[in-house]
Amino acid sequence: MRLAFLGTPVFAATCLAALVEAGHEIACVYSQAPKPRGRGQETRPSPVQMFAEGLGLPVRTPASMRDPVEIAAFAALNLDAAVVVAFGQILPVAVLDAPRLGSFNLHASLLPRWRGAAPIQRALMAGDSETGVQVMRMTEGLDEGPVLATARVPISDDEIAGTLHDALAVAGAGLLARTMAAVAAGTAAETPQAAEGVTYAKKIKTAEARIDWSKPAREVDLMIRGLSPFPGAWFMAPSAKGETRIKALLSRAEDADGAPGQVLDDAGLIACGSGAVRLLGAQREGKGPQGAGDFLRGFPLEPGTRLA
RNA sequence: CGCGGGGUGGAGCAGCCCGGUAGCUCGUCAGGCUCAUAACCUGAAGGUCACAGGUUCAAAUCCUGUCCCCGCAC
Repeated sequence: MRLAFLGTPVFAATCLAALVEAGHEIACVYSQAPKPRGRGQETRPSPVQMFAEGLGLPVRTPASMRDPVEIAAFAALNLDAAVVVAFGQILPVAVLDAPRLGSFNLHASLLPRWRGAAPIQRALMAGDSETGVQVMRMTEGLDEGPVLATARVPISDDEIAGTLHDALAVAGAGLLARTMAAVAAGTAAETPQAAEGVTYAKKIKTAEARIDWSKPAREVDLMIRGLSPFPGAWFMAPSAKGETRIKALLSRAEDADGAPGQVLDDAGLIACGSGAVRLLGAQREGKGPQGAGDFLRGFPLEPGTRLA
């Protein structure tokens, strides 16, 4: 088929790769424009743009797909279908309906649960035992279109957002390729989303990534793993040079009692509102990610210390 | 030039401000002890202190430049 691909992060690049692999003609790739960001304010193209340019595919990075000029250019591509994966912009209906067969989206959750921006992290933070990827037809509402295909992925007790993201990207890329083949063949069936069970995965804000030790250990553990490695759940710990910000990257809930935030042993056991959390991986400012052993050797958390 | 932290034996860190024979924890190897152990004891190996210049009798430490890693903000 003749397709346009709209996406931005690594997750989307993985999907684009699968579509190229499947032999589709990619008429144009759309991605968010490079803008000054990151350390040193350097401008860097998105993963999708870099991947696409590496293959010599045409790339466009319009500031807004609402621009009538862009819409006209998009329509002029004479597409069979458009595929959208984590693009980062809400698309107007004029764009969605421009391709002959319509526009399709790969979403990383079992809809209608976790519609929106951060489905992977939200599923993990909520303690869901499974999640998945789905391909849906795009309609005007946010992630409300009928579903064409589903792949389920279990969430284990030591899962972190990073590993889950990677697993979903692989599953999603394959599912997307198979589904688009079915769409091309005219054999894809569409099922409306259930009216019940709708939840929204709001974007993660830095402020909510701070650990509240007064919460139950289970919640703290889920939050740590759900935000790992990015943006990272964090807390403050006293050190020789004042308070230091520590990111918790991996943990496990355990049974133990103590004042919330209190360090209970010399191996990273920290008391919560109920129960305790064993710190298994962490990162402090200026350092790279470390396992609990390495971290504690360089930054001992003495029993009795109160963390915030 | 957005703000900031860091590059020291295999791993994690201290030392740097107030230059002067490289230290700690862990690991590794050898030996010992123990019914036994990620336990304990003894000993050993292992480092151009990121790189390049400069100052100095002397630089991990002071000055200049370069490379690399990371946190925040975005």
